[in-house]
Amino acid sequence: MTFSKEHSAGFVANHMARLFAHGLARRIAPLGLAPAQFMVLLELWQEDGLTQHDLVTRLDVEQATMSNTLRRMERDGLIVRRAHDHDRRARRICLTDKARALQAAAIRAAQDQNETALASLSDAERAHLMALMHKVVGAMRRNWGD
Amino acid sequence: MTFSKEHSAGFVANHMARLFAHGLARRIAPLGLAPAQFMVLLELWQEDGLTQHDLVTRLDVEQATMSNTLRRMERDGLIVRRAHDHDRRARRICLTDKARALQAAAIRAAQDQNETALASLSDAERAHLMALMHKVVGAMRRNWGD
DNA sequence: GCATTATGCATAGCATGCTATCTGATTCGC
DNA sequence: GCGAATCAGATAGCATGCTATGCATAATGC
Repeated sequence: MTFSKEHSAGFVANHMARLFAHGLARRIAPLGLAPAQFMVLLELWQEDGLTQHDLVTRLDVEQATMSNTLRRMERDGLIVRRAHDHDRRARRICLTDKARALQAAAIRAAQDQNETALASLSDAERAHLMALMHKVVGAMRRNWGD
Repeated sequence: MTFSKEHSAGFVANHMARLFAHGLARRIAPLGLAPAQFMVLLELWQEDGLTQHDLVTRLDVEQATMSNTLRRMERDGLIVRRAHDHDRRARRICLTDKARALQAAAIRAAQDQNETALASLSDAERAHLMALMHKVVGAMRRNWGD
């Protein structure tokens, strides 16, 4: 029955992610954004007019989660949904001017948060941390049904 | 405007934590437990009769979050609340037999999840990852008001 | 000793994540 | 070409996290 939360990767990962989310939330709240909305905007700033399914695939969240996030973003005037050319089931998610105007400030806020979090790490340590986290993510995504 | 989510520590940390939580949730669901409840049990298995405030401090979540988690745990018969000896505001959170009986299986499930996640990492890499994550957690906790 | 302040906890309201299930549109198999 | 399977999306219901508030009890300060 030896289980120390401090030595549990899952526990520490959860703690770290909560602190990241909290820091980002605080920084982008003045822009009227929440963390999940920022992630959606990151994709749309790169390529506008994606479908909900595209966003689900790129951000690796469940479709229902994305549906709810998009509903809040539409409510807040960050996106509009337009008809899809070839598929009447799907809709293209399009940025509003308001959302486009937030890009620079929001990205600055996120970079700020990352910088604060990683301040005590050398460049080599940062690279190593990223590589290890990607490896762990890869292992868990591969072992989906296990 | 160069911001790649794959190179953002916060994004990858969030993704990793979601995968950890999902894997743990799947493994402990048969025991009737959810991840946050498991974390509370970890503390109570170590020291029964803690107050809500003790748990808030040890698990670093907000008091309101803990209050809600404990309400669900009481509903599910995992804990009971007893009067505190010296402070009539506080209540001691005590394990039920049901909760005590889950310890071995739940800890096994969590170790299983950690093992799956870290399978592709050497012992040295695991140690390094833990050290780096602790460092990042420490930096963000110190920079509370920043 | 009594008013002020601090502490322990509960509740309301919200965002984000999940599973399960439903509808409507498209595609496949025959 | 038509029924079955699949796919895009919405919705319901729940757990976990947060902030902001309110209430009751303790502790402090004068």
